[in-house]
Amino acid sequence: MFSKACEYGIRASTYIALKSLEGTRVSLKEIAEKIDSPVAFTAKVLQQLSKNHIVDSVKGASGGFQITKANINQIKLAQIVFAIDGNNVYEGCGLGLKKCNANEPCPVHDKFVQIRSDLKNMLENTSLYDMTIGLEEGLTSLRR
Amino acid sequence: MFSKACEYGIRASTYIALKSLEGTRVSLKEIAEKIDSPVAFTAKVLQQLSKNHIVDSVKGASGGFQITKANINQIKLAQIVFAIDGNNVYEGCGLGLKKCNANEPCPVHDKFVQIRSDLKNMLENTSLYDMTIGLEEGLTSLRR
DNA sequence: TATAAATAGGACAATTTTATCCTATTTAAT
DNA sequence: ATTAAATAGGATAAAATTGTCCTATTTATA
Repeated sequence: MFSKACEYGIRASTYIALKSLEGTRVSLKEIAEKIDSPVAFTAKVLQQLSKNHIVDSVKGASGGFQITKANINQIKLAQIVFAIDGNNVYEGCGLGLKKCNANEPCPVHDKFVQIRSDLKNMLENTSLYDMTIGLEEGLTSLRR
Repeated sequence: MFSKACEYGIRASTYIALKSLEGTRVSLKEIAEKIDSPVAFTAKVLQQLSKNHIVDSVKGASGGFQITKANINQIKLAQIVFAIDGNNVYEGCGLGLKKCNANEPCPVHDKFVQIRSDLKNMLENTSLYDMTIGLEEGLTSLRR
């Protein structure tokens, strides 16, 4: 569904949000440990998220990544997915046609439109804060 | 959503079904032309579909690919997707976790279960025959 | 029986995605 | 000022996916 980069991006952002709610900034190393992802690759993903103003990065000693509380509530999964995978997830044809639309549809166009629309809705209505609920109590997990 | 191989597989199977309904067997070359796919790569995909008894292949002069009328009605997209991409589409965790399930879910487990379930239902309820409806009249397309 | 047309399949190549490594830069703290 | 801890970013490598090429095999037909 999503690229590995995007999966790491969502998990990383969620972990950063969780710790930011507790008021602490987190290092790349800690993030990668907690979401069980390759450190250097995760660094690239975080760079991209930082450029897209989804996470804030602070350089230097005691630096790290954080997300403002306002953004934890405002940023939706859709923005993270778009920043990393673009809008192909929502718009690409299920059968790989370049010009698939209501005028010249593939045989499953309408059905895919429905599925993708549901996915889009879900991603547009799930905030980073929503993602953190359940994590502290161990009801949900970002690794394994 | 699907791999390129899978996209070609669905388009190829659909075209074969369409021609089989007309009673004609089709060659790899014709298939690749009609679905706008790379010939040799499509050959590999068709081999796989043949091994999985989704299409019938006939070797030798005047050979080609075909699907029995019974199978055109019975074979669902889900079987094609499974033959090529496995069940990752249905079962894989949206955030890439290996052990994501109701017991130890990722933060979006339930929401993804819903989306994937809808996708699965759609694929399990769409037959190759369904795919061919609209193609003859040019209402739907397998290329561009 | 020879030939031509077709799929089967192995080997390889190109591309994309994923992942690593190293150096530069920034910044807090000593 | 130095040092250590941290992100930024370029270069490269590894792996997976996508795509190509060539030969073998099969089979209808002349």
